[in-house]
Amino acid sequence: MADIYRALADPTRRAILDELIKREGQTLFEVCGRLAMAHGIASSRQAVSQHLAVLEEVGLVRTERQGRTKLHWFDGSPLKSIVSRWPIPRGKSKS
Amino acid sequence: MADIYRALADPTRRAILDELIKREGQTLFEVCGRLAMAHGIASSRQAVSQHLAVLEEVGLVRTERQGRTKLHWFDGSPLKSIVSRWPIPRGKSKS
DNA sequence: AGGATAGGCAAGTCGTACCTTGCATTTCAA
DNA sequence: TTGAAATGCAAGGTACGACTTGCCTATCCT
Repeated sequence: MADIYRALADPTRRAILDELIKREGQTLFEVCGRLAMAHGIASSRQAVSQHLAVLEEVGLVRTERQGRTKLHWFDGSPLKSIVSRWPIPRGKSKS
Repeated sequence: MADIYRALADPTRRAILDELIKREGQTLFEVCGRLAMAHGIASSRQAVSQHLAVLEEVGLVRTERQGRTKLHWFDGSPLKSIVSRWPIPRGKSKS
């Protein structure tokens, strides 16, 4: 894979990005819990771990190890390639 | 499906959007030819037709029938939902 | 009318993304 | 040092997306 568009194609991964924005530096377990709370997504720990790995691979998530935990941050820089590729009209999105 | 993120996940569909920007109101056969010329993509007519259907379903492509041909236009409006969902830093994209 | 052109529809195949299962690794705490 | 907590790794299963194949419909031209 290794493609920002494919990374964004999964709804669970998009929800993960949403949660990482609400609170920075979350651990894997924190993300799991918040997914269940705010989105009703009951993904297993391994599933979320793999999603985070995909997001990290394309640069949408940056990580830092602290002891036995791993903290995750959202990084929107890769999204710039989407914005610059196609013309986007101004104004509010209708949805 | 019916999801702009899934629609953008396919490289061929992204190339189709690129070509529709270069020249507006293209027919199915024009898109096929330009994909082969500019991107080296040798997709069959049916494959391109299905891709266009997906893009139209999510609003990234608008169409208009003219006799026995069907013309296609790019519409970037749905992309606004991506921009407004996550914070995107300013500046040029690194890639 | 008849052929040719442009496109649509539907069933089937195949690859792969997503998830699970099980176990291994690293770190902290008593 | 022993157990528990947080995460990593790898193989297997399953479902869905992308493509093909075959045939059908609609429109234009002579």
